[in-house]
Amino acid sequence: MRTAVIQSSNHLLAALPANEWLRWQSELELIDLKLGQVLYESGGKMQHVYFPVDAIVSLLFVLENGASAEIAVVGNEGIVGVSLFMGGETTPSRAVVQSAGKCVRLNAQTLKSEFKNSLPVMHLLLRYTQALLTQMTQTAVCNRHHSLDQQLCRWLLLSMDRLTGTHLVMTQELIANMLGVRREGVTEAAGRLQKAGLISYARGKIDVIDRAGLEARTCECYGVVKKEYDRLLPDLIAM
Amino acid sequence: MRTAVIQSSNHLLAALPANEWLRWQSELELIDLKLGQVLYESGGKMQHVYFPVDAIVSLLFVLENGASAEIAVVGNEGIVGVSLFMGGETTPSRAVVQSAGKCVRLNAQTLKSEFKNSLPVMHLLLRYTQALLTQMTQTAVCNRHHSLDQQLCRWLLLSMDRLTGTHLVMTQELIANMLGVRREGVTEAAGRLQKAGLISYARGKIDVIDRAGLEARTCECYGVVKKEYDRLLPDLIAM
DNA sequence: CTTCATATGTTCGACATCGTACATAAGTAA
DNA sequence: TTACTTATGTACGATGTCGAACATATGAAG
Repeated sequence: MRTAVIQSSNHLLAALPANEWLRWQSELELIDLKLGQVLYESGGKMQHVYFPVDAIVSLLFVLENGASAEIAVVGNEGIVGVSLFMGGETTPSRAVVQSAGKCVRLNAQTLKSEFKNSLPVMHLLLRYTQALLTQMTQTAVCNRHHSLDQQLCRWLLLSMDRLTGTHLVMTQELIANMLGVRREGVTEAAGRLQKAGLISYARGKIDVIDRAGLEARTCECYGVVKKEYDRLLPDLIAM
Repeated sequence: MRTAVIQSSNHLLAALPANEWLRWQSELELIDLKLGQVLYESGGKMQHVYFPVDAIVSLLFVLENGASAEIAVVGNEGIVGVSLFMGGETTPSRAVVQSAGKCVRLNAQTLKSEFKNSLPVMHLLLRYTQALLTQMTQTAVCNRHHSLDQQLCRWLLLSMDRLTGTHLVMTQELIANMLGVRREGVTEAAGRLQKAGLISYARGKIDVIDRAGLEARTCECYGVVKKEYDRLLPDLIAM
């Protein structure tokens, strides 16, 4: 039933001490995540936590009127479900698969008890949460002060960092939902980036052509977040 | 040198078990915070953590060009300096006193060792951090989707919840810095609220006249944040 | 009372994004 | 092929905030 899980497939798992890894190993399940799949509904109970392997998960905040905004992305550098060990039981945000792929799943109860009983696990998870927190706050400021063009660049770069290759499957409609803007706005911004030779895209397939160009065009927010991840999780992210 | 600190002066301190309180008591210092005082600079080392008594502290994110935005407020329901036990050592945001008042200070090293060695302390602080996290993410979405009028209402209500009385000392210029907008924008929004009979203000002194009116006018964000604080810290907030 | 710094009020055009409507193009299924 | 769905492109006025300039009012210091 269960597929063997390779420790190095996720940076947090890779950072586990040998003892912990041995205990966890039999509990981990490798599963497939489909594009658009919802891992957590806002306010819902959390049965599992997820360690993305080559999938990317978006943490979305949804308003009453249906409008939404992404507050963070999680790839193979992290874990989806931090609220669980923070003490919430439920999460205030929706977790949606932004890029299909593999993911390792762990039972919520197991993680909670491991968090409580293993100091290395606790420190690792808290340090990751701190980095996640930086991403969230930077997003808040970015929403306030930066242009859609810049935010699109930031979003593309954050996604690229969590993928292998330069290819991304994502319609402009979905990107608009993530960024909390209109689809037309994304069309225009993406058109400008394409005209500038930074990306090429067609019907839900985006290719980053000039990564350095994107970095030059984006706001400082991307760099700040990346730097904080590197600082807090230095041995985990090797890029 | 040291003034005796009353446990009930801060909700987190009040929630400490007797043992912990006894250990902490001699380490706590009651200090005065002045309006505008900076507790942490962005990226700076944290020497202490702070438990506001009747002061309010703003967590601000400052951009390279000097523009800023508030990502959360902390009053006597919380603690300033969560990054410390999350494992960061430094904090990515600036902490500024938004409303002058008393505050209890605790040595950073002491807090870290208490966090590590006392399960109740750890759970309490993590649960608070989870609530703080909700405030931050809701702010991010609010920045994206809601009008300045609504955000000003939200900001006033969050501040009122952390004060006794209906009076607030705060110029429009400072509010503008918090919300990350122009001073003129706040003048206009505040003018509308005053015309509607919800508040009255004059030269840095604001009085809330119709609290229910503010609640009706604000966006859902205020309610969501308040509800999450009540849910996560039910015995701590008695209002 | 006078002077001065601070706080607030008002107006202007500029700009980005919004909401809406509709057009075009690319893939899919019959 | 044809029909249909999905993805993207474009245009329009409306709206909210920005940036800047300037006017007024209040409180404090001399």
